[in-house]
Parts: sequence; structure tokens; C-alpha cells
Amino acid sequence: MRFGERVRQLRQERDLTQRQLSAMLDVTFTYISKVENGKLHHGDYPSEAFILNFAEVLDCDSDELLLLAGKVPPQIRQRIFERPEVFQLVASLDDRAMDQLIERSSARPKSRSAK
Amino acid sequence: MRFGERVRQLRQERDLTQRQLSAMLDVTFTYISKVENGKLHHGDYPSEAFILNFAEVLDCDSDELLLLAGKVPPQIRQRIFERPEVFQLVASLDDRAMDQLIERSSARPKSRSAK
DNA sequence: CAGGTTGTTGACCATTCAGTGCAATAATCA
DNA sequence: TGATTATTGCACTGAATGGTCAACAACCTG
Repeated sequence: MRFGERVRQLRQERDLTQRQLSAMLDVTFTYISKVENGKLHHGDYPSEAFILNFAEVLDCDSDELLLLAGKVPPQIRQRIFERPEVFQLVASLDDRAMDQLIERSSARPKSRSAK
Repeated sequence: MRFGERVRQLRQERDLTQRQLSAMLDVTFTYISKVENGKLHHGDYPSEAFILNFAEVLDCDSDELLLLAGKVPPQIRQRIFERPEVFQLVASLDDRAMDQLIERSSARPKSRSAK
């Protein structure tokens, strides 16, 4: 699924026209159209600020949209700079090892509730 | 250690003047000076392209420099988009859990040699 | 202390980015 | 049919990015 398609989907699920949505986001409706159709000549995706605002206004998952737009979600980003070695390690894992990681953790209690 | 400090260190270890280095990197020496002193008025750090080139020319670790410059290293970046769930999970771990992750993997054989 | 080498700084400049504004056209629907 | 909605191209703008340039300062070294 492309970013623009997803945006359109989310908008239509809420029964909004591009014009209505554009008003909520404080951009022009032509811009929305271009976003949905991936026709932003220079760049390919709107800014992170736009996406975060969109997700908030439409109450949907910002990470999903950021990822579709080739942007690293802020929480991940932040943690990378706090513990780079961990992410370098994880990035070096092959898919199989990643699967195991997911596996193990879904069996176990969640972290990050405690400090 | 700040980015600029590290750049200066690496340069001096190689007994290069700012002018010599700037010639190798094809930028002006004044720019090198600003980088080392963290005086790049608007932005704070040079571009990713600059850093990658710097690391190659001076044969040093590009990831270290990218991280110091607040930029996500490309390998990590790429893998995030291939397996976002994994990185979302890892980012949600607390430091203790991250330590364990490192622990476990240093005990075990490395992945990512195989496909 | 002259003069070369090296480093620092403020002002400036070109390009890209993120979106606007508008006009013309197309599709949809009632 | 006509009204609403969406698409697209093109020119434009303001802000941020990624540097350069000219001038000056500080540091050797003879």
C-alpha cells in the first residue's frame, strides 16, 4: 500500500471530501489531491509535520503513515541515539533472527513500563 | 564527545591542516572550521553526503560520525523499513532489556552472514 | 618583528523543500 | 443537465539547507 492510497482510504472511511479534510489540516485541497495521487513533483511525500498533524486530526496511527512515507518514527529515532549499539546489532540480524526476536518477546511480559 | 570535536581529532591524528583536508573533501577550509567548532548558523551539522565522504576519505567509522550528527545510519534506516515491527518492539524496550539483548547475542553466533 | 601558515567569523548566495494559487479539465452523481 | 468533487500542470513563494567569500586573528619561526 502506498502512502497516498492510505491517506485516501483514511479520508474516505471518515466520509470526508478533500476540501473538508484540507480545511481541517489547514492546507489547500489541491495539495491533498496531489498527496493522495503521489504527484508532489519535487519530493515524494509531505513533511513529517503534515503527517503528524494528519494522524492526530484523523485519529490514526502516525507510525504507519510515517513508515509509508519513508520517515523514521520519532520514538525509534530517539532510542537509536540513546542506544545505537542495540540498533546496529538488531539491524544486522537476518529475517529469521528477527522473527525469533518477535517470537520471544510476544511470549514474555512487556518492558518499558518500568523505568 | 561532540561531532565537531571528533572531526578535529580525526583530522589531527592524520596530521592534516584544515586546508589540506578541505581540498580532499572538495569544500572550503572555512567550512571545515565551522564544522569543527559547531558554528553552522542554521543547521547544526553538515549533510549526510559530507559525512559519508569524510569517513571514506579519512578511512574512519561513518556510523559513529552520523550518530554524533543526529543522523540515522543507512543500514539501520533501510532495515527499519523492511521490518518496522521489529524496530518498534526494540525501541519500546527499557535499558535493562536492551542490555540483555546485547548480552544474549554476544554469547551467540552472529546472524546476517546467511540470507 | 616580519611574514607565512593556520584557524575563525560574519555576511552572503544558490538550491531545494514544502506548500500555495490558479486555471483548465475530468469525473461523479443526483 | 448542472452542481459538486477531484486531477493536473505551471508558476510562484518563504523558509531551511549547504555551503562560499572576504576579512581578520592568532601562531609560529627565523
